[in-house]
Amino acid sequence: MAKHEPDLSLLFHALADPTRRSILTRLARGPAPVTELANPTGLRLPTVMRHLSVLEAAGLIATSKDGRVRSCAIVPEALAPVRTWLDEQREIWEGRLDRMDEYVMKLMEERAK
Amino acid sequence: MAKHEPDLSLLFHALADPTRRSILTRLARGPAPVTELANPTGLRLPTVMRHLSVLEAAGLIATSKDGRVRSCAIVPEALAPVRTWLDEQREIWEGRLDRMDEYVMKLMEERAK
DNA sequence: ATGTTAGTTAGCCGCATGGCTAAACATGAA
DNA sequence: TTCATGTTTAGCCATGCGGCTAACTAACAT
Repeated sequence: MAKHEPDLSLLFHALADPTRRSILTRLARGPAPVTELANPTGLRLPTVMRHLSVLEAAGLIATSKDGRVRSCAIVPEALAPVRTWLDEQREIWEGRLDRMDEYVMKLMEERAK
Repeated sequence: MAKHEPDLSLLFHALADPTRRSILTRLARGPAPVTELANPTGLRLPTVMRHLSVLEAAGLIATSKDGRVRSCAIVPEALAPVRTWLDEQREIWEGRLDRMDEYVMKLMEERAK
């Protein structure tokens, strides 16, 4: 399925990992350098680096280097497409419920005749 | 990172694939048998089956067999944890903004002395 | 009973992912 | 300059993923 929203796939994939989610949650409280992010994970730095680049590729975080320390910060708008997708999904589903209501109504009218 | 929410990982991972998302969108309009779901994807049945089991494992769809045809239906509540996580995330972020406001206020008070 | 249709299972293939170590940079401190 | 610190790069390994074919089962239709 060649799809038009690679963003969504990147986003969902980035969010699918507990380590990455915990990094995000940590970052939601404020920017932090790489090593500080690595500490609570118990993982080695290169591993954490890769998680960070996945997050950055998905647009969920932004990083900048000051001296020799790289600071990471969350990009809160990045979650918008996810939210939008969820809303669309719910809308379609509710549309379906509405149509089901109509259908039931029609049935009841039929029966009332 | 041993995490306490395997659901979230399963959910996000299930949603990370365009084929699976399109199947979900299709199902949001009403239940459908496997072959009907497979048709628009251009993929072989076993492949689609695997996608379906990923979706089912994540609790996003439910299936039932009637005769020799298996009908798949969406489970709309399944997206709730995702929505909840997004909301929590946003809350933390906004909390951070609030604290930043406080901080700025404090700074201004200091300066006013 | 025989064929057709709808799923299912088994197993192969290539690539991506998530972990690691070891070695290389780059910068700030002594 | 030399050393310590904070990444960064390269490369290895096992596992998992997404695609396939081929072969098997389970209903329904003739």
